[in-house]
Amino acid sequence: MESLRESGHKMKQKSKPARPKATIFDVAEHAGVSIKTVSRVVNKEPNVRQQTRDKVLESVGALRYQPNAAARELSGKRSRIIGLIYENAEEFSYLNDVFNGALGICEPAGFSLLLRPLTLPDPDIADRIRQFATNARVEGVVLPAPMGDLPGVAALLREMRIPFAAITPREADPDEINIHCNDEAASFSLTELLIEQGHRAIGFIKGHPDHGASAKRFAGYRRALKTHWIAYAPRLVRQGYFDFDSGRAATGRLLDLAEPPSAILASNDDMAAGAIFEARERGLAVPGELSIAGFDDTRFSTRIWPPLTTVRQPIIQMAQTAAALLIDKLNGRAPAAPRTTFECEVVIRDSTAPLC
Amino acid sequence: MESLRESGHKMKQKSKPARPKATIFDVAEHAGVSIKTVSRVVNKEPNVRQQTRDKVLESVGALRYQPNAAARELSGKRSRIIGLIYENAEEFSYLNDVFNGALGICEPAGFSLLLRPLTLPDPDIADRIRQFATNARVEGVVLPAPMGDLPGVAALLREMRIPFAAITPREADPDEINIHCNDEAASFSLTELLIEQGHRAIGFIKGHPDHGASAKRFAGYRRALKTHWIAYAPRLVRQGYFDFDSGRAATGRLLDLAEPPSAILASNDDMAAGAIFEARERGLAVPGELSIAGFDDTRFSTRIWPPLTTVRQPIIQMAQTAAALLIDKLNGRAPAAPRTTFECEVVIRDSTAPLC
DNA sequence: GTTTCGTTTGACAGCGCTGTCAGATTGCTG
DNA sequence: CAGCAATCTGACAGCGCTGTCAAACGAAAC
Repeated sequence: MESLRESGHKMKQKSKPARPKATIFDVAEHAGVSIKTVSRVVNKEPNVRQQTRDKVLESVGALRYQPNAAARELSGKRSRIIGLIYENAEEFSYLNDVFNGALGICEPAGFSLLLRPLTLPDPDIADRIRQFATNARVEGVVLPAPMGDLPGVAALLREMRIPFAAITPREADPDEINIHCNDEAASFSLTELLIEQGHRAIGFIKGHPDHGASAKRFAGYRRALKTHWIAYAPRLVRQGYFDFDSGRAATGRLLDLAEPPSAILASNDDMAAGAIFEARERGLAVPGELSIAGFDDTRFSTRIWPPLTTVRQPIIQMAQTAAALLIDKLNGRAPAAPRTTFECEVVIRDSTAPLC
Repeated sequence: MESLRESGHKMKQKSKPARPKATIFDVAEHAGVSIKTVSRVVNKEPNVRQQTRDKVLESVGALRYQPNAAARELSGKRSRIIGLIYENAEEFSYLNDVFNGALGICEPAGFSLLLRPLTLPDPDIADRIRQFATNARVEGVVLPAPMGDLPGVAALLREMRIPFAAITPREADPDEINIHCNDEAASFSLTELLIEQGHRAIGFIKGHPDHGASAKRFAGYRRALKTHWIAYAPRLVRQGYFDFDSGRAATGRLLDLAEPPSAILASNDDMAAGAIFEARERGLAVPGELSIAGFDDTRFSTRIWPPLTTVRQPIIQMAQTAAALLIDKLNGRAPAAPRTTFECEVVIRDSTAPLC
């Protein structure tokens, strides 16, 4: 019990005024126990008498002890680092929420979050991810859309035996952590709203084909038409790529039609903004002559004029859940529900109006 | 030379198929040198014969050796982690660029970037930063605006002896890394543009008083007026806070004036968007009846209608420089120019027009 | 009072790397 | 060719923590 620290831990009384950080030895000495017991208490391991636990905790507090992460990792093989691999797209408000949600869970849980932006498409994506995972020694990875949609990414992570949580509508193995929201239902509701407003010719701008959400949103649109006995017209559907310009271009083609739609549903807000822009360029009043709706409720949607009718996803919550489930898994606790669905909410603003 | 690895490093031939990662011992054995020599080569230390160096490098390649970061940190006291403390504001495109710029430099240099969002104002900011720095064991910190403007933050970091690079117009100690752009000059140019377009009554919406950029931008506005012999009218200046709503409100008050301005210069794009929104609500044509200019050239500024005349800062480059100079400092190389100024660029779009 | 078994605690050996310092080698000078 | 400094290389001791395993302890069972 006495010869702790015989190796001269705190010998170095350098000029630096900052007192040397307390180590596990200091705490052990202070509490009158062995370092192993301190380790047990700090790591919330069982089989420590309550009285001992309290004593140690007191010392921890008194010395402001904080475990050294590097030593922990070296010794215990756990880095407590989670990677966040995302597409480095222009639209960022989605990612902002993802960052905040994930960070908010990681920090209190003692995990660090490491960012890894990727520019898609990327032929070397596998190498890059492999390198990231190795270099950054991440224990697990969060995969916000559309990263989780990419077939290779999930497979690679699985092969590397790195647990991951994917935020994506893609169907996944039942034991994989998957967070998504009911894009299809939300799209259905939004389309239904337009139908109830009297619109019959409703244009639809599809999202990027590589994003799982695109198909779901399109499916919701079609189901709504069907439910309301409106014939599906392929000419009213255009391919977009989730960006402003493609939304604008698709809108242009829709408006050039002999019988243009009286409403356009864009698969995301960026494209909806492009639609509004195009309408304005053509002198069309929104929503007077053309109703426009988007998807995502980016910060954006209340900044433009008119404020956008759109669909809000609980991104922050979704990211929180993804991080939480992933951490559970890393900590060896079986996730309660590896596959979690969230509800979207239609937000009605001024860019849509009854057909008159 | 023989008894390397006597401690049985690779004894564990567990069921896991992944081959055990090569350690410095493996490389040493393979190259027929001591681990210390491998360490020297890997860390690019001097005093290794070229021939030896080549031999080691070859083994490193053959075994795909990657140093264990935790061991390095534990032993060498270097974490190779840089913190990025930022205000968790709604406007994110600025941060997107900061992240990308910093990340792009950190990664090739072997550094990780750890995020720490903070919601301002925050009475416990000092504790939070202290905890972040300790827990995350960051070696250095990047401080994008407005973090670098906060008087307490820089002082705290200095006290903790954590090197930092501040992206802020605030005047700093000459040996502190400071990255900024000439806000004042850009504001001057932008104001001058409006004056040249015939505007005389030019409204100005100030930025958040805690942001260093606010004062600079205002100063540029005043200097331009002075240069062109236009009297400064305090009634044309309103306080904003860099957010959409404050921009909108300030614009409302400006337009309520008996003699409203024919142009409004907002200290950032968000407020300019608010100004455009307000103008539209009042049925004022932009730029026909009111010219509006912003600042920052967010992604936003080409999405709204009309596209915004604004000022573009080379954020990515600024963040890159901040990270690069910080890493230089951490690596013991004296930064070339700790205080670096970048040029802004006025981007003329459609929200401003000659007064007719 | 003793045995038994589960609970609590501690000693100690690494984890993979770098810093220190001493020893080996090389290149010059006289 | 000795003598000496400059250059290279290696042995070894940690860095602070966790995993392993054995010892100590305590309560229940005999």
